[in-house]
Amino acid sequence: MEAKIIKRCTEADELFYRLHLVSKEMNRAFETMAHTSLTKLEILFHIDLFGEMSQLELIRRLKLDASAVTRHLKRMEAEAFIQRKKESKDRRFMLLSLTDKGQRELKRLIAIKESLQDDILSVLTNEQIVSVSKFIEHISEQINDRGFK
Amino acid sequence: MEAKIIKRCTEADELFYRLHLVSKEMNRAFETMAHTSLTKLEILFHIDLFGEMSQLELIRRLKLDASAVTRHLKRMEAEAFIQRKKESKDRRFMLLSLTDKGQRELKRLIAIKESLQDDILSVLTNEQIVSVSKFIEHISEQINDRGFK
DNA sequence: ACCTATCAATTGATGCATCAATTAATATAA
DNA sequence: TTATATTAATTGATGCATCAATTGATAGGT
Repeated sequence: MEAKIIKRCTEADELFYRLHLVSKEMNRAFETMAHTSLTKLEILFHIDLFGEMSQLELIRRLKLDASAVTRHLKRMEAEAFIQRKKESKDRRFMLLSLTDKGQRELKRLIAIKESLQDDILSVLTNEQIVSVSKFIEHISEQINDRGFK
Repeated sequence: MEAKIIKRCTEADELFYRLHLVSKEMNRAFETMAHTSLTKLEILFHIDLFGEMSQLELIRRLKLDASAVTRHLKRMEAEAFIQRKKESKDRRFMLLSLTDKGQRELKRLIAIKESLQDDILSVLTNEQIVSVSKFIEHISEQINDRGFK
């Protein structure tokens, strides 16, 4: 019992920093291959998946800061991957949609992500992946339920 | 079998982005509590643990960019948490050591990290933590073995 | 109708990371 | 020994995220 606790502390001790590292490495790997960030893929993906949506909705889905989203979108609009127009019923909202170029870019990025995913996850069993997935969700909930003010 | 593959893809699909999110959340949680970054804790921790060391060694241990380390250290030196002096045998190397203030800061930060860790991980079994730990290591290896140039 | 609340989006300031180029010190080869 | 390589650290430019403050549009109370 005591041993278990000690072992566990050992395992856990660097867990957070390693999580942080692996997240960086993963992003960097994707960026090296795709010449764009994982976040942009997520943005394209969500706009495509859920159709015309406001920035606010995107922010909530991606759990990303509003200003970060604004900046990404402005750039992606300038690069003609997306279109933005004000909603006529409530002109505070910006409605987002993919252009054809955006669709093609999304396909390209998904292919890259999938190949990376296959390389990395192919060795693992479904059970392992599910368990890690649950772990991540758990941490996420714990942190958010703590309600840091 | 087919179902398993489909399930697995579903689980894996957002795994990378969720990993990225959870890493951000974790860092933010720590920063909110400690008013300093997890990286600074790691720096203090490694200098303390391995005694007087060069920046290069620190960079390798932390897997952090050299310039990021330089900037952290300069700031931490200015705040009197660490001391830096050139190695006399080879004046290219900067030798690092903790000051008393740095020691105290390290203790403070470790306490915060441990409380955060306890809150988040206490629900999990040792086996779960070990398995996640292995998963992270595996991803890390896979990515680094790919050798992106 | 008008003042005020609120809300979505934006802008500005800042922190932390990266890469590329530079500086300073040492090692190596002619 | 002197010119050249390499090496550790630094500086500069940039990307992506955050928070705080602001702008522009709408809703609600009087």
